[in-house]
Amino acid sequence: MKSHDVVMAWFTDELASGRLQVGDQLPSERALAERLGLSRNTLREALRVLEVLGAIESSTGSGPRAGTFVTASHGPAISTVFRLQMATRQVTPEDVFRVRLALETQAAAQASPERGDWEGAAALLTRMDDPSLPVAEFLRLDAEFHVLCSRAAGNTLLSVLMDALRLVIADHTLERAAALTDWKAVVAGLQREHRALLDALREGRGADAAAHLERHIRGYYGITAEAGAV
Amino acid sequence: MKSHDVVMAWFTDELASGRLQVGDQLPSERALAERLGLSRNTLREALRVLEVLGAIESSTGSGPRAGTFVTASHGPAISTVFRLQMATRQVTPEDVFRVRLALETQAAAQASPERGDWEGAAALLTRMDDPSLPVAEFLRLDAEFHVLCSRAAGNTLLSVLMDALRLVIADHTLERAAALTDWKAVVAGLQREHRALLDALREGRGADAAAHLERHIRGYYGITAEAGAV
DNA sequence: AGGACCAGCGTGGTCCGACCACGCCCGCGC
DNA sequence: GCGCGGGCGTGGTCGGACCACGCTGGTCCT
Repeated sequence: MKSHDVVMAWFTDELASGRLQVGDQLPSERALAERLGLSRNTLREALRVLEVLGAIESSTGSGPRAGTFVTASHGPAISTVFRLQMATRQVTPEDVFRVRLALETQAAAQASPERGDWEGAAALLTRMDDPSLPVAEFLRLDAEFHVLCSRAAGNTLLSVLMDALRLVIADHTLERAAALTDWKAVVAGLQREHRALLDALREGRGADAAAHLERHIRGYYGITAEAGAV
Repeated sequence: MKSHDVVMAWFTDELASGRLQVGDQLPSERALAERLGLSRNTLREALRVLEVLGAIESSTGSGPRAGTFVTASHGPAISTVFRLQMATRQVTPEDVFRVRLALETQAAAQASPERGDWEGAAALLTRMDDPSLPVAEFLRLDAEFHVLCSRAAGNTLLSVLMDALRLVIADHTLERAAALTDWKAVVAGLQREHRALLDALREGRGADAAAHLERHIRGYYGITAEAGAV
C-alpha cells in the first residue's frame, strides 16, 4: 500500500465513521503525520491531492479560521480532470456538448416544480435582457441559468457535472458566439426559449421542458456551427 | 500564483504546444524541479496530483521503462472524486443511478454499428451465461458489457464517465443483487435483454436500443428495490 | 569468443530538519 | 481600561540525505 493511500484510507474512514464531517478541522499536518506514521512531506502530497479533489481546504495563520478543514466542493476538481482530458486531445468539445445535452434533458425530465429556485432563474433572465450586456457576461449568466434549472432535479451529482462541463467549454462557447453576425437576434430567440423552458419547469411539465431544452441547445449549436465557428 | 499551479500550468502548456504528448517521458524530478525553480518536494506535490488525476504515471528503477510518463487514464480520477462525494454524503446511489441512465441511453441513441466491438460484447455475454459464475463476477462482466456498448457512441467523455460511475456504485450494486431470492431467473431475464440490446445496437437501431436500455436498467433497479435492498 | 554475473548509476519514494509568511491571542505597557 | 506588539502555531517551501528498484555495461569465468 502506497503511503498516499494510507492518508486517503484514513480520510474516507474518518468520513464514513462520522468522526469527520464537512466543516470539521483536520489535525495539524505535523500532528497528523506523526499519528499516521508518515513524514510531513509525504502526508502533504496526499493532502494536496485531497485539496485539488475539493475534499479539504487550507489556510495559513493561526486561530479558528486557520488550518485545514473538510469541504465538499468537488466541482472544480471534476472540471480539472475534464480540462486535462481535453488538453491531451482525448475529449472534444463535441463530446462535452453531447454529454451536457443528455444530462440536462434528463434533469429537466426529473425536475420538481417545488425544488427549483424559479425566482432566481427569472431574475437571471431579466438581467440577460439588458442589451448592453457583453457577450461573455450573457454566456456566463446563461450557463448559470442552465445550472440553476438542472438543480431542480434534486440530483447533486448531476448539478456538479453540469457545472464542471460548463467550466470546461466556457472558452469554446465564447469563441462560437463571437462568430455570430446578428448576436442580438440570437439573444432574443434564446431568451424566448429560456422563458418557455422556465414556464414548463415551474408548472411541472417535465417532458415538455426536456423537449424545449433539446430544441434550445441543438438549435443554438446549429446556429453557431453555421456561423463557421470552430 | 501557488507553486502547485506553476507545475500545472507548465504541464498543460507543454501539452497544448505539442512538446509533450501521451506516452512521452517527463524530465526527472530533480531536473524538472530545477528547471521550474522549485524544490523537489514542492514539485512532487504537484506531480502526485497529476498522477491521481490520471495525467502521468511513474515507475521506479532505471532504463527506458523507468521514470514519469504522460498518460491519459482519467477514469479512476473521476471515480475517486465521485467516491469522495458519496463519502461526504453529497451524492446518493440514486443520483448515480439516474445519471448513468441518462448517459447510457444517450450513448445507445448515438451508437454507430461500425464503431462497436460487438464480437467482444457477444463474447462477454457468452461468459455470463455460465451458471456457476459468482454474482460478483457476473456483475463485473455486466458492467463491462455496458461500458463496451457505450463506447460505440464514439464519445470518450461519455465512456470515461460511464466507467467512473460503474466503479462508484459497484459495491452498492453487489449489495442489491445479494438481496435477490431467485438470482438465476433474474440473470436469464437480464441476458435476454442484453442480447436484444446488442442486436439493436449492431443493426443501427439507436432509438430502439435506447428504449431497450431504459427498460433494462429501470427493470433491474425495480426488481432489486422490491427485494428490500438498501 | 561467448555467456553469466555483479557493481554502478539514475530513477522515483521517503524522511528529516529548518526557515518563512501569516494571523490570532495574550500579556505587557501606557 | 485600552492599544499594541511579540509569541506561537498554522500551512508553504526548501535543501539534503538515504532507500529500493531495475536497467546497463563491464568484468570475469568458461
